[in-house]
Amino acid sequence: MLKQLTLTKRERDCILAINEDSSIDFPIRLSQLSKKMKLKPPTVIEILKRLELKGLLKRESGMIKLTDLGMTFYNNLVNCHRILETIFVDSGIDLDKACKEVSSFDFMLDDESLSKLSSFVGRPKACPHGKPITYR
Amino acid sequence: MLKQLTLTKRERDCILAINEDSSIDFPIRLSQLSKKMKLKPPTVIEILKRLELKGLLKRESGMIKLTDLGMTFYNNLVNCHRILETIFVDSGIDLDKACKEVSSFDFMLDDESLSKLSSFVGRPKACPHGKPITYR
DNA sequence: TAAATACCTTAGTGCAATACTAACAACATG
DNA sequence: CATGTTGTTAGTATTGCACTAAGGTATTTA
Repeated sequence: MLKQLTLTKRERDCILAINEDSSIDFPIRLSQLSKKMKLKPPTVIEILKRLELKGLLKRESGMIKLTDLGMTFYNNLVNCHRILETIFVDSGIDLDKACKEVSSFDFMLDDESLSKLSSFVGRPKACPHGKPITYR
Repeated sequence: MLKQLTLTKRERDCILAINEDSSIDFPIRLSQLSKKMKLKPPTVIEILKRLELKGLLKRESGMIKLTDLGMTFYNNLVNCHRILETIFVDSGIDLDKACKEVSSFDFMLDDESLSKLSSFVGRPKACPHGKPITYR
């Protein structure tokens, strides 16, 4: 029920960029986001519009925030990235390379696969970078 | 030296379709290929042209054949698919689902990752479907 | 307050990949 | 030679991505 909704690579990058650095409590602005993504603002706006259409984010007076659905996607995405990274690094692949390769498809797996792959590598509490992996 | 060259999903599907059913010794024709891919011939021609540009296949009087480079790609692709499938099925994911999910990114991994992931799952001789996995 | 600055948005362009229909060419075989 | 299969071009459309240029809004500051 959650899925059907697929993301492109850019949309994935965008969702990550929006929620990254959530040390700051304020919603990210377009200018920062476009700097982070190394894209011009109009390009980012296009991506934001698509994500908005998909119900994953809201914009209001220049502020950008993921919706609840967007947050669910974000969390899945992050966990998926970290689990795949774990598998790759466990296999002996260089961390940076693992990270880069995994980034090209971590957004393609559904929840069920994610959960089974997690168990396969022992439901680790953190990825090779040391970032936390969460379970429900 | 081998890579830099990236494929799209469709190009991947096409390379697989060309070499699948290699029971027959004759090069595949456009009409069969487009039936197999469930696309109209002009669509397939576009894909073939791109693959030709990338040096992965040759066409001559309607016959389609992978070049040596194309064959190398094909073999890597097939092995990659089967290894990833193995990982997914070992994790408890349903075979059909594993196959489908893996198809969306099996063409994105480079040789080194493939070889390390193979070792990780014990260099199996066949995928869950029973099809052979080869090593150099 | 008027000007400057920063920021967001639209409009317009362009390209690559994907996919189609329609029309035409080439060829084989009855 | 007429018919049919097959391959190819040409033309159109859509989606995603990315940009520049221009215009609008808002805030700050001289």
